[in-house]
Formats: sequence, C-alpha cells, structure tokens
Amino acid sequence: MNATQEKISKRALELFNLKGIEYVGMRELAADLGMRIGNLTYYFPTKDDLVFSISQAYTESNSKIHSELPVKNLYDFLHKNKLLFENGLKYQCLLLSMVHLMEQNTLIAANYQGNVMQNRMSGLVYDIGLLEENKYLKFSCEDDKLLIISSNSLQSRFWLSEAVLTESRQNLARQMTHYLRMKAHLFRPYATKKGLGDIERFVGELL
Amino acid sequence: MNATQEKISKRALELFNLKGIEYVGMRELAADLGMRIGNLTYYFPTKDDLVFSISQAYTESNSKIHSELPVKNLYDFLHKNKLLFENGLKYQCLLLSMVHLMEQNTLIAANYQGNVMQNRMSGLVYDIGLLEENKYLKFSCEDDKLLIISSNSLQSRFWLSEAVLTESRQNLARQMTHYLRMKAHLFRPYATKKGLGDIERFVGELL
DNA sequence: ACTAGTTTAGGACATTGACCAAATTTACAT
DNA sequence: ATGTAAATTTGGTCAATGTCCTAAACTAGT
Repeated sequence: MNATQEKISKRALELFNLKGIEYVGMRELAADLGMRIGNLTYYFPTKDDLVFSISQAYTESNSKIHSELPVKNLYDFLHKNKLLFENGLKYQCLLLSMVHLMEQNTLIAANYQGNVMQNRMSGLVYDIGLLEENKYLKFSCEDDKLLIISSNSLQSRFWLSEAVLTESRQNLARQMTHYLRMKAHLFRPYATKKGLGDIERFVGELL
Repeated sequence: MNATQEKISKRALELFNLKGIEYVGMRELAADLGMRIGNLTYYFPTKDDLVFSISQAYTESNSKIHSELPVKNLYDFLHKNKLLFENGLKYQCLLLSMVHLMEQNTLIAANYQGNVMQNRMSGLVYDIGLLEENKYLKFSCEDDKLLIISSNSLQSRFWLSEAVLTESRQNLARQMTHYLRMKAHLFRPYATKKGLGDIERFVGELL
C-alpha cells in the first residue's frame, strides 16, 4: 500500500468512525481529501475495497497484540483484552457495522469466515486452557468453559454496539472501562485464589 | 392501524427478516405486495415510519411477555427469556440493524431512549432483585449484581447479531438454544441450591 | 348521488456506488 | 532534457435508492 492509499484509508477511517461507514459517501470522502472521485477509485476501485483494506489493518493490529503478548497469567489475559478493546475503539466503525459488513462486503466476509474467526476462537481456547493449567481458572465442567468462552466472544464483538445505544460515537472511549470491568467479572466465578488476585489488580488499575 | 397497514407491515417484516431492512427497497416491497409505491407511501409516508410501526409491534409484544409472566423463581425468569428470544427471532431484522436504526431512524431512537431502555433495565433490575429476595440468586457484592445485569442485557440484544456471523439469516432459529444455555450459565455462579435446580430444569428442557 | 378514503399512473428530485475515457500533471529513469 | 509510467483531473454515464408530487380513477358508506 503506497502513501496515497495510506492517506486515503487513514482519513476514511476517521470519517467512518465519526459518522459510520454507510453514511460517508465516496464523493464526500474525496472532497474531504481534496481529490476527485476518479482518483479515489484509482486507488480503491470500490468502497468495499477501501473498507476491506481498513479491516485488514484492524486484523493485523489485533494479530500483533496476540503475538506480542503471551498470556502467562490472568492479569496478562485481561490486559491483553484491554489493548484489544482500545484497538477496537480505533476501528469502531468496523465493529459497529459488523453484521452489515459480513453480509454485504464479500471480501471481508470471505476473509473473516475463512481465517479470522477460527484463529480468534482457537487462540481464545488456547489462552483459557493455559490459564486453567496454570491454575488461574478452574472450571467444574467442560460446558462452563465453552459457554464462558462464548460469552466472552460475544462481549468482545458487541460491547461497542451496546455502548453506542446510550452514547454517541464520539463518546465511546469513556464506556470502555465499564465493559472491561464486565469482562473481568465474567471470569470471577471461575477464578482461583491466584486468579482472583489478578482480577483485583486489573480492576484496581482501571480507574 | 387498519387492515391494509397490517398487511403491509406484516409482509415488510417477512422481507426485512429475510434480506435485512436496508436491502429491501420501497419499490420492491410495493411490487411484492402487488401495489404501487404511491399507495405504500399513502399508508407509510417514509420507510422510517414503516420500520417504526414494526418496532412498536415488537416493543408491545415484548411488554406483553413481561406483563403476563411474573417472575417468581429462576425457572420463570429463564423461561421468560426464552419467550423473549423467540420474539426477537420473529423481529430479527430489528435486532440485526439495531445500531443502524438507533442512529438513523429518529422515531425509533426517540422512543427507545425515551421509554423502552429505562423500562427494560428497571424491569430486569426488579426481576433480579426478586430472585435474590426469594433466594434463587445470591450476590456477594452489588458490583457482581450490576455487572451480571449488564452482561445479560448485552447478550439479549446481540445474540442474533453474533449468530448471523456464523449462519445466514434464514437459519438463526437453531442457534437459539445455544444462547439460551449461555444465558442460563451466566447466572449459574450466582445461583443458590434452589436456583441451580431451576437452571438444571430449564437447560434440561431445552433439547 | 355525493363524499371520503383508497388506489393507480406517471412522473420528478437528489444522492448513492460504480464505471468510463480523454486529457493533463507529476515523478522518475534513461 | 526527454520519454515514460504513474497519478490526477475533468466530465460525464448508469441504475438504484428514498422521497415527493399531481391528476385521475376506483370503492365504500351515507
């Protein structure tokens, strides 16, 4: 991706985050960038291509967080989730239009269902398994484990959608700690003594 | 609402559920109903009006469930949630476009933020409080209670959105039991012995 | 038969994403 | 400096969307 493409998708992300992907037209974006539509489509033939490139940047930054932060304890895990939340905030337009995108943008849909989803899920299963091994978490049955993983995924995907129901897109950041606390509490019932300590530490550092 | 309006919104709901609100045009809907667009706009001046009338039907059917099913025990509560889930499925188009609608449809936004949201939340707080009084649930601190309520709300609002990421709109029904089990497990750590019995019973009846 | 409500017919408008071709400008390598 | 390729502008077109309009025709109840 060259400099102009970077410039375009950077500004596009800003506008998309402000108003929502569906409500920023290509003409509007071009005007904002001080360029003609023809030039925009020179770099991104369709709007879907543009959004896809943004979604790839999001996926990559998420992958980076995952690879750079091995989860050794429950605090690590929660802290990693904080970074993931912050990253989600940076790309809020994607998370807020997820259903939309997955049904309409064939590039994103194919990519997500072909790679991202499985990787995410298996990564999460791995992390939780490790925390169980290292005695930070303890599940009384396999069911508990699987359902807490599901709950966790759902919350990660849609906390921003819920947040936007009460506050505008411009003020989502300040709701983040609430949802991080929520996530921490989700694991509370399954935490060992060691695990509880990590949760307390994480929650304590949130304010 | 007269017979023709009923006919229109009934068919509109079907099409919206199948394809998504944003992807069914007014012309398409009119053609499907064998009427002219002019006639459609005679009954519903704008698409927003049509969607709003559907959303009101949804809100009313939900309110009906709430008023007809007093929550005496945890089983009642979970069973009520099952009915609410089934109702959400009937109006899936609304839940799948929630963010969209709340930001664009001024009628829905005003109504939701003015009434629905508070009622829903206070109703839930009331139910949970009752279950605590009647010794089905026990929370070690107020925090746990509030955060479980938040988790529960988020899951109720967005389970369909999550479901549609793995299956098409046409096949959402069969994922419902999974999310109901998830909901039941959400309350498990806070259930008393009595409460656990109710959960077992509810989950047992799901399959 | 009159009237109000309903329905049709045939348009219009601005906006959207997308697509296109020709001309011009810019940057870089020879 | 010159030629070439990439980048950019200009000025459209296209179909589809939601919304809006008017005049005419049909239909039901009084």
